[in-house]
Amino acid sequence: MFLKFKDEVSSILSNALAKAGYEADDIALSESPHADISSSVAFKLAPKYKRSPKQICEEIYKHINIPPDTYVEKAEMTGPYLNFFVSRDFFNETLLHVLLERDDFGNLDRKGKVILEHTSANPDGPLHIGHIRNSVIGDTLTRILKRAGYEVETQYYINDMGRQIAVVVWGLMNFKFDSSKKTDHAIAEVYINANKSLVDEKEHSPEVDAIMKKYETGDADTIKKFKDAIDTAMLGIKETLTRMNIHHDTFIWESQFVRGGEVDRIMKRIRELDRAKVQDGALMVDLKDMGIQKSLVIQRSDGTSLYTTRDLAYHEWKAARSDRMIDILGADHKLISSQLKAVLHILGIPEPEVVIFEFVSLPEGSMSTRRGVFISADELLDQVEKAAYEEVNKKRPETDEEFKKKVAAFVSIGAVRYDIVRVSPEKATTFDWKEALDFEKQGAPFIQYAHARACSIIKNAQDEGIVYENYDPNILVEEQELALIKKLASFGSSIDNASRELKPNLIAIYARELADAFNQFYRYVPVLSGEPEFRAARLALVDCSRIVLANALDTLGIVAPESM
RNA sequence: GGGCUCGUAGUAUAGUCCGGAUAGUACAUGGGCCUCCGGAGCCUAUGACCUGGGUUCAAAUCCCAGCGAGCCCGCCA
Repeated sequence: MFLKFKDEVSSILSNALAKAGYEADDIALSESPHADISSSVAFKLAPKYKRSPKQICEEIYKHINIPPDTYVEKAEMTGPYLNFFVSRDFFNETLLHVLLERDDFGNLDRKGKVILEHTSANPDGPLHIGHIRNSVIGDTLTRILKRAGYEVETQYYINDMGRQIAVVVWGLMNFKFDSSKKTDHAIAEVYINANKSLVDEKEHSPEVDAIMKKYETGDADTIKKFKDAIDTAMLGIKETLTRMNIHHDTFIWESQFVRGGEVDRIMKRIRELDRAKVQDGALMVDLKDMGIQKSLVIQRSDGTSLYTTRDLAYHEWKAARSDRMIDILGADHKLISSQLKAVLHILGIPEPEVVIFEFVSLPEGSMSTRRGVFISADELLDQVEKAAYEEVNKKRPETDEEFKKKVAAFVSIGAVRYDIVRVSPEKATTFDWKEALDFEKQGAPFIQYAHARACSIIKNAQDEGIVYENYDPNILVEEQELALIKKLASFGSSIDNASRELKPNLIAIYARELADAFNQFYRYVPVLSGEPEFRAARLALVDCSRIVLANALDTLGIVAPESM
């Protein structure tokens, strides 16, 4: 709705500019506290036409002609600014559209197939609190892109050819596997022990090398060992992801590109490039002209491939199966991903869009699965769930055990997801238990609560036999009502921005602002307890709020509860 | 040493790409608000753009130089 309003303003303003004899490549529209949308074009034109912004603004203003049947009510001139305001139709039709489109309200109609890769943590232990920043950003972006209209396939790239997996396999042959533990945690224990042992007793290192070699050459017994180890770890990882409401459509094993010949083919293509050089028997590409000083090694002197080479093959494969590729990667992949993009570019293969997120560290420093220094996602979720349970127990002591557990589960998942997604990916964060367990913050529970409150009002209305089928939207004129409707109307615009800029935190902000607007409306405007003539329209507004709150929460992968 | 990213109230952050009208929000701190649809709520006060230059009619935003933090710079992944 807001997008349509913006388009209308845009064409009205462009026409006025043309009639006034001005040419502007940017009409400088922006949201503003002074209007529903405002323009500062006059400033932009001032130097070019050597007149004061105020003077220019007046001339444009004189030529503004607002056609009937638009969402634009009026334009005003305030100093050198042009302010535009929405019309009554805008409010009325927003409600109409929400009630008509329901779950689909806010969806856009972009087209195309997107392959989005996220999480892709090495299967050598459980996901930790750094990994799930990747998962939550990736999953939320997936939901945003789906609402924007794209067909999205999510992929988890399993690095099964790395040394760390060979260490796990070696560890499983030499250390006890604790089957009483969750499988990924048991794998981590073996991995940590194996690493310790490999540091202390260097003579075992060749055994790991031998295992790796056997896997690469396709030894059937070794392949089985790798598969078992990885499946064991992935079982636990998937369990954690499912708990967090995160799903991957496909799991791609790195080794498939070696065995399938794609890696050899891409190495051959690179070898034929002018910029390729062989140094000490290793194949390298020079990327200096692309702003990257370091040459990239494509093939080892012993003829085997490297991680990056296999990743190149993977991306070539993805490019053939999608219109758009998006990778969610940690900050440690900045250089490698720009090298990857550069090589793909040289080869004429479409490049992925890379979303980089900065590290989550512990107060004592960075995390490491290998050293056993990390807080697992499971531990975080368990602790938060426990705190959430205590909270429900305090606030709803009269409810039964099953209810409390259910609420604790969705509140904790919501709190963790929201806490991660609300911060821009480019900010590095330090994990803090006290903060993670604090429910006083205006986070997911706040939004879920607003939704539950809306549901409660609707339920009360049903019990009292109040319906809104023939509501008159024109009587919604209170400041809080109008502010709330405007917020509802802008959901699509938030999806548009978030999907365009790949910024999931915009939806987190939107959801919070919507809950805010709803709470203020609730506080000031009586729905069922007010004058009967207002009931129907206000009830309709509550239902619309409920729908859009649910849509926003769904986009964040958070449960929208009827009661909590 | 080189490269990339970040620096906004006591704390956590939005805004920065694309410069514009009183820098938005939460927690914490101080005041208020339930005979009333769910108080996990609402209202209100205090408080911030790392430093120094530059560009501009206008800088949190762009440029340069510092300072501080994180990440990367391996024939690892």
